[in-house]
Formats: sequence, structure tokens, C-alpha cells
Amino acid sequence: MPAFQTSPGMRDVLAPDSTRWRAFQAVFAQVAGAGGYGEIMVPLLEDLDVFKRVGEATDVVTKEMYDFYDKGDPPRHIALRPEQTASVCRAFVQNRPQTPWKTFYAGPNFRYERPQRGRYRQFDQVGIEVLGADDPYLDAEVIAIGWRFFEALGLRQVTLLLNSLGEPADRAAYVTALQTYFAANVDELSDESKLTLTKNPLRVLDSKRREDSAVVAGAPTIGDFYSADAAAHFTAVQEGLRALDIPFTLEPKLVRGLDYYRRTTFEYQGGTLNSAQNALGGGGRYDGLVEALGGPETAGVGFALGLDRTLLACDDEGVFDAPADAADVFVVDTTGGMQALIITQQLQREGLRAERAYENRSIKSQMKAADRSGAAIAVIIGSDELEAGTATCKVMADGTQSVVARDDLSAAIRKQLS
RNA sequence: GUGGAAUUAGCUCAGUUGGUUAGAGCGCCAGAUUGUGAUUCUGGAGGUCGCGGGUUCGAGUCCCGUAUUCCACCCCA
Repeated sequence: MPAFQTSPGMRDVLAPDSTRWRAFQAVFAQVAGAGGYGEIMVPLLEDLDVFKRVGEATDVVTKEMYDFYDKGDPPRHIALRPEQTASVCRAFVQNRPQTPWKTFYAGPNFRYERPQRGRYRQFDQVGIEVLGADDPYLDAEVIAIGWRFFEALGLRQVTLLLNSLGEPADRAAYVTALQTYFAANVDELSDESKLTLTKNPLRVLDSKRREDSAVVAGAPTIGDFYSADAAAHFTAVQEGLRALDIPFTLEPKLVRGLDYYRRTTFEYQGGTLNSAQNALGGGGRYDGLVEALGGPETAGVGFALGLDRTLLACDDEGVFDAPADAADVFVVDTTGGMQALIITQQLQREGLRAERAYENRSIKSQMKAADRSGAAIAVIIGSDELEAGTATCKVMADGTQSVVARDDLSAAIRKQLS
């Protein structure tokens, strides 16, 4: 047992997993970039109040925040970001970029929760946000970008759940109706849901407890409360998705955890149903958030995807393996190691991935290391080669060898690799 | 935050009703005539059995506490 280990819910990511993470982010940057989205890098830390605007009734803000006071005078109340949407909106108000402002991000967030597989206290997300456009076809575009990203990874079993929470007034009327309904059936609810009912009635719809399922199933649905505008917007979003051949399932009980959502909400679910963590990502419209952060009235829509969970889904479907990181050349040197040092440096300068063995091991041992490195070619320098000013080039796959002059080594290797 | 399970070599795991120097597979290191790798054979290194108490003549095996991981709830990515 090591004397020190990572704090709960935190972990080290080593190669080849780290290589896979980078590749994951690169694919996302490529897909988002193709749509004209530029990357934003927001701070890991913000004033606590930025995140509080996300909603006083969300656990992410009230229970799960990593917060502390800094050394300012007076001290500022700071928090590690639990998500990035609020930071992006704050950045919009502060920098006032031209609208519509389309941006994407990738990086870690922090939530103090009980860790589980696919749920860590430091977890990476990628996401996009668009500020300053109300167009329902933009909602369809945003959803499509997420969808195409999953496709680019090779995922085929992702399900898209779609809902609209209506305008704030619609939502308020619906909440009132829900309260009335649940109050009439309160005896059939679990104790936990009774508590949830007093804080945020919408969330009762999310309960996974079996005793709640009957009552939840009979609850009124949001669809009956849409204003004409909200209904038209939602219809247009669906039309956009159909036009793009993106399949979706209407889920009137999809409310999602962040309180800032208005109108469109959606969630991507992985194909493996046997996990409580099958939500790969989600998003929606948050037209009031910029205003809540002191900016002008601004429409907003976006999504965030969990890197871990999406990678877990990739594992389940057997797609998007870690990229191969094999060496091109492995230099075996039985004359002490100096030659291997020189040759690997030279080859690396020329852009090849060149490795070598250390500690002057036997040729057999060095050949084993060459094999492990995955190198296509082994360059062997022994006393004979050193004296003659040559190098032996071995093609690992078929074992064929050739002796070349040291001056021609680089060219010979390139020829073999091509 | 609530409830449950797990924790033994680098990795994946065995360890019978508590009983002497804790095992396997893989991996690692070294050999199997002359300078050559994925097979085969031989040998070797590596563990205060998560940590701390307790019961006992004796605990990896039982009890308590604690830490971490995993599962469910909660929450969400």
C-alpha cells in the first residue's frame, strides 16, 4: 500500500489511456471545428456566485461544490467549476463577442459526490455552446453535432431523448399542476420523493425508486402546458432532426438536473442499460442564464458530454480503441550505448519515433525490448558495425537483415518504413 | 449523504472448520555453445495478506474501527 494515493474520486491517467483521451478530444475538436465553433478555455476557478446562478435547487450547486476562500482582502469565495456552461456565459458577458457566438470546450470539472464507476469527483467533459440565437434549427444543429461526434467515435447504440420544458411560464404552470397531483397522491410516494417534492417537484419525475413508478407514470405531462410559441419552437426542432435523419425518442419526463433549462432539453444515452451511469451527456436551451449573470437578454443552447462515460460506452461497443503508439525504430547497441544514444537522437530529430534500451543489457534482452516496443525496424550496432562504420537493419516482421553504411542509415530506414 | 460488497506479489486471482517457511497464471529478470525478438524448457527476484486495534497458545482466515474501490439509492457526465 503506497504511503500516498489519490484523493477519493480522483485518478491518474497513464498511457495508453491518456493517449485515448487526447484522441477523443481531437475528434471532438474536429467535429465542432467543422461547424465553425472555436475553442474557449475558461478558468478552473470562478467566483462561487457564477455557479450559484445555475440554480439554487440543483444539487450540483448546493451540495457538490468544491469551494474555499482565497487570500484576497476581503477574501473571495471561490469554487472549482462543477460544469462549464455558467463559465462560458460569464465569459460572454465579460468579453462580449460577436453573436451568434459558437464555442466548444474540453476539460475537467469537479463535483464532490460519492464516487462510482463513470462518476468521479474530477471528470472531463467536452461540450459546445451557442449564445445569441433563438433559431430552433440551431437546436437541431447542436444536437446533430453531438450525434455526429458519437458516430465519429464509432458508437452505434446511442439513444437520443428529447423534450421541451416550455417557456418559463409554461414550466411554472406545469410545476403547479405537478405539485397538485403529487400532493393528492403523496401517500404512495417514497419518503425521499416526498422530500424532493418540497424542493423541486420536477425532479420527482426522475425518481428511479420502484415504489414511485406508478405515481410518476400517472403524472400530468408538460406537453399540455406549452404556449403557442413553445409548441411551435419544439415542433421545428423535431422537424430539423427528422430532416437530418437523426432518430430521437420523445421523453416528456426528461427534466435534467440543471435548473437553467428552458424549452428544448435532450440527453444522449449509451446502449448498455445495466448501468446507472448510462447518461453520456445532455443539454438544452438556457435562454435566461446570460441575463442572470448580468448580461443582456441572450438566447443560449448547448450540451456537455462526459468523457469517461462515452469512453465506457466505446468499450462496451468495442470501438475507438487507444491509438497505437508503436515505435518506428528500435536501436540495439552492444558497444556500451553511446551509439544508440546518438542514432536515436538523430532519428528523432528527423521526425521518427526511435527508442533504445538502457543499462547496456545483452543483445537478447535488447531484442526483446525492441519487440515489445512494436518497432517495425531494429537497428543493430555491435563491435563489427562500429569498426566498419555500418549498421545492421533488421525488419522485425520477417527477420530479414541488411547491412548499410551509417551515413545511409536514415535513408535506408525511411525506405523500409514506407 | 444512506444501504450493501470487496481489499492477498507489478496485473488477474486461489487460499479448505483460525495452525509451522502464503500459492498459481500472466508480466519482469537471467540462462538453454558462436552477436538477434512474440514459441518451448530451466532458474530467479518480488508480498509486514489495505491500515489500526481486539479475541486466541496461534489470524490472510473471527470481531470492531478506518481508508479506498465497486454496486444500489441520491445525483448527474
